[in-house]
Amino acid sequence: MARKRVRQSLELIGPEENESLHTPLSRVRIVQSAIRLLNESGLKELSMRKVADDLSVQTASLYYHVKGKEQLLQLISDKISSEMEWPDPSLPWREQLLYWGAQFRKILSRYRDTVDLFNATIALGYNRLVQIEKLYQILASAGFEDRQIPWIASMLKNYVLGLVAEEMRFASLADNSGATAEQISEQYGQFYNSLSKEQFPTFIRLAPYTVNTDWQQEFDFGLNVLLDGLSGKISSNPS
Amino acid sequence: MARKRVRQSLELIGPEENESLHTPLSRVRIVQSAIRLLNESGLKELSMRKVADDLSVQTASLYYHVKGKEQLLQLISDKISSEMEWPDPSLPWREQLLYWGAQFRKILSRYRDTVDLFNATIALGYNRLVQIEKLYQILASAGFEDRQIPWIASMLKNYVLGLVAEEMRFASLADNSGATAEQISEQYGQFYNSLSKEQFPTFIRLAPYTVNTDWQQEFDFGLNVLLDGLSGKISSNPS
DNA sequence: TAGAATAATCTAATACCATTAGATTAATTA
DNA sequence: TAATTAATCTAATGGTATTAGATTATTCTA
Repeated sequence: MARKRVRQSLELIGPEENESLHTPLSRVRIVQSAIRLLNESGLKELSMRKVADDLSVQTASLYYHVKGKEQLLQLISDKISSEMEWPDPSLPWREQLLYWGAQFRKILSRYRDTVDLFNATIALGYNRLVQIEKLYQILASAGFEDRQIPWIASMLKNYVLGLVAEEMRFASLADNSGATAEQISEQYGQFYNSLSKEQFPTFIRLAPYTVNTDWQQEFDFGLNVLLDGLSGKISSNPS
Repeated sequence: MARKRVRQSLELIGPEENESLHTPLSRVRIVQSAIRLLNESGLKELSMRKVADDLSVQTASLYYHVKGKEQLLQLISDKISSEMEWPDPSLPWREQLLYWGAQFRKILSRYRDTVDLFNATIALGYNRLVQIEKLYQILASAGFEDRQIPWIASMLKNYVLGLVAEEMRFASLADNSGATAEQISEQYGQFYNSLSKEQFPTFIRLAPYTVNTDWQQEFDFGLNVLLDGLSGKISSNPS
């Protein structure tokens, strides 16, 4: 584990192991390590201790560079946000939003437990604010009412977060139990079928669809429903 | 703290405090206590230890009645789900869904951190399954395609969860810091205004709307957007 | 270049947390 | 009444975040 390092009350004479060869600790390195650990073992497993171990450093040293775990999580979510790519503003608003949605889903899927991460932290980082700003801009230039823009942005964001959450919940179920996605589906299918057909008729009838869904198709369907609903709310028509 | 109880190596002679007067532990009592503590101090503060203390019992005793913390959370979320009231199935589908949404939001708002709770647990409890079944039934009788029904149900659920999450995040910010909602708004307004007007023009322009929103209005707006979008997806027309 | 100041890291402690094994006490059944 | 089972307890394991204060390294200044 390399964590216990004996207190040096006696000094060893000889060539000092040149510790200063180690890259010095820094906020960036901490975030990098945390993201890597996040992807390896998930958010629940991520601890200050493990980050410190990963960097061959005592836990308390992290606190010199980072305020605490909450801030570290903020920094991670902000780093992830920074990977967003943005649609061409000259495109029609609907296309821009489709592109935005696809991109957002993409960066969320790139790392593990990102949805929990985004939900657990308030968007105070620079890149997350940029994300809001740009989304607002798309909506404003589409001609939505100012008052409604934050509402709509929030809906869109929540839609993507919600879908990806379910997508990843399924994936990580498989991952944690060591089973394949098919085995998980099978397992759920059996559970659903064990339910009373009198009490859950519709649920059981639709079980095949819930147990095995095409996420891309589901994502597109929902986003289009949303955009359809939104198109009725445009007053002016600049773009 | 009443937690330390000295091991009885010497026995006191005298009238025994009749411990059997204590109501015996049970799953229901544990869930009750947990819900009360949840409402008092929030999900992050809820621990097996505190539940045990609340019931004047050792922590380990809980494990005789409950598998672990995860199951306890499941039980809580299921208990909350059981409080749902359902719309009259003879109503038009749109009205049914509006009623459903209002009810779902209502029970989520009745307790603290319910959204995190629902997101952290998989719907395996009886009442949560009933909730899905009933929602599916509404959608089926509205004439949506079978394959799309789980998708739509998921959208609707995520919409309500997302909105309530933000609503409560705001409320509990105030609650935790001991400040009033107005003070929090003020604080955020100031933060937003401190941002660069070149980099966040739209965000700053819309700050008044984000800082102080009418949640009921926002909720109705979004739900109607969703229903508008959905109305285009109905093939047959039974209800 | 020596000494002082500051930066960075470490040791050690605090105060939590969930869970489990196995002992002990209470209640019930044969 | 004795044996069995149910319910609770003690005690320990191994984990968590965070902080105070000591220690080591580095940088700056006289």
